[in-house]
Amino acid sequence: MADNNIVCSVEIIDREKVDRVNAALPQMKETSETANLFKALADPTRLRIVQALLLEELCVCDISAVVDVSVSAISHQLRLLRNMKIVKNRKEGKMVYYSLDDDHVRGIIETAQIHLDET
Amino acid sequence: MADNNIVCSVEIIDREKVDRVNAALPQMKETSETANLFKALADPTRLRIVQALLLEELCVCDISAVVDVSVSAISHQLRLLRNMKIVKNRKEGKMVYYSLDDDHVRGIIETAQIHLDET
DNA sequence: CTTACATTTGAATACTTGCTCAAATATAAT
DNA sequence: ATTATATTTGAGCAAGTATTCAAATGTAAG
Repeated sequence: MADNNIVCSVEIIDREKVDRVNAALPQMKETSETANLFKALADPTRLRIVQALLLEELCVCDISAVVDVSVSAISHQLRLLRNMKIVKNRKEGKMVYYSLDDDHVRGIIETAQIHLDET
Repeated sequence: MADNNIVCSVEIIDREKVDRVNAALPQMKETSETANLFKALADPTRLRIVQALLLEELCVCDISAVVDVSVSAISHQLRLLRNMKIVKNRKEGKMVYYSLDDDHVRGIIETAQIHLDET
């Protein structure tokens, strides 16, 4: 991004506007975190898992059946969702039950759905 | 997903629950589309572009300055956002001004922000 | 017509990511 | 203890992606 960008920085069209927008934008760190949250929901397998857990608590094997993806792949994705604090788990004997850890996720998904319906 | 999954399909823990969830889940096609929308917002550069356009209409060069990424890279990402109907553009002489094409995006991003603040 | 500038585009590259496979844990049942 | 079942984990591979670079458009100005 270096050179090409410096050229453009010199050639800003409307400096006032750029400064104004820059001042109003959130911190870059905040933007990255938001992007990461979207990234967690940006994969069909993961989104499907979350949509299922939106309805009911499920064990890994049943999630695999619902989403129709191998248990191993599901487990990998569940770890990612766990790290993102989107899902939590509960052990019961040999089995591990997963459920949503956060209820805002529902709102985010529903808003996205509305967007698509109206477009 | 084939073999490993078939094994697990045979070994469903709670068939009733799996059927119930399956019936309530949206169509797979719908899930994919929603995932794609999230994917568009899942990259820091693209999210930053959208956050900037949430505030004001901007030309490509000024977007490049605000986001601090080369004009070329910005242009590539703008095309993607255009294809997703998230942004639209308007020509004025040599310059091209971009703005948001959809207002639901604001809601989606704000909801995500709230999620992160409260976690 | 030539030059300058804003933007777009295609190819190449480096990086990321989702899945599979095999092996490791962990817990319950025989 | 041994076996069976549920889940996790790490390595490796194939596919996807964000950026760069060079070149192509398109438009305005000299």
